[in-house]
Amino acid sequence: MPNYWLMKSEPDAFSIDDLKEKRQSPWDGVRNYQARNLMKTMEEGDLVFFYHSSCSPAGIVGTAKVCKKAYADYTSWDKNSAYFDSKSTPENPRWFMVDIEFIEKWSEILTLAELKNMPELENMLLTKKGSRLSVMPVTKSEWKFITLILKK
DNA sequence: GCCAACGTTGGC
DNA sequence: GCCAACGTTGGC
Repeated sequence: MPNYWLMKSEPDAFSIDDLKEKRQSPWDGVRNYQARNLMKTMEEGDLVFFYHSSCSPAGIVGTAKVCKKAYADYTSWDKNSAYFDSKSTPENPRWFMVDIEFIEKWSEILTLAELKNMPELENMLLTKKGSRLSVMPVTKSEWKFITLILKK
């Protein structure tokens, strides 16, 4: 049984269209311990809502799946990377990433405002005030509810 | 661009 | 280990 997740990306940096074109991509640049720890628990085949953040409107734009389990984020010791962290080395990596694979881009964005208006999702982490995690777990019932909306 | 909410850092 | 100061996220 897969687990379910939501991962945020700023579309200017990496969008669902970028993933669609590449088919697969490392999810690099996560520099938050909680998000990192969650990624370390991901398994191949886990399903992911792809979320566009810091844009208008923000919301879920499609789905992807985890195609490679967590491994060291090599951008963390690349001095030319925006994600460089002097405390991370190949011998002792501080940051990790998974690879994800494109599944589907929805015909319409499911906006954060819409999600917040659904009583069924009032307990979803994403819709909670002050929720800033860029990688978060989604429950099976939340996943089913959201994917069912799209089929209507 | 503002700012609330949260995370991280570092002095003590 | 506390907590003030600072930095970041991300919606609006």
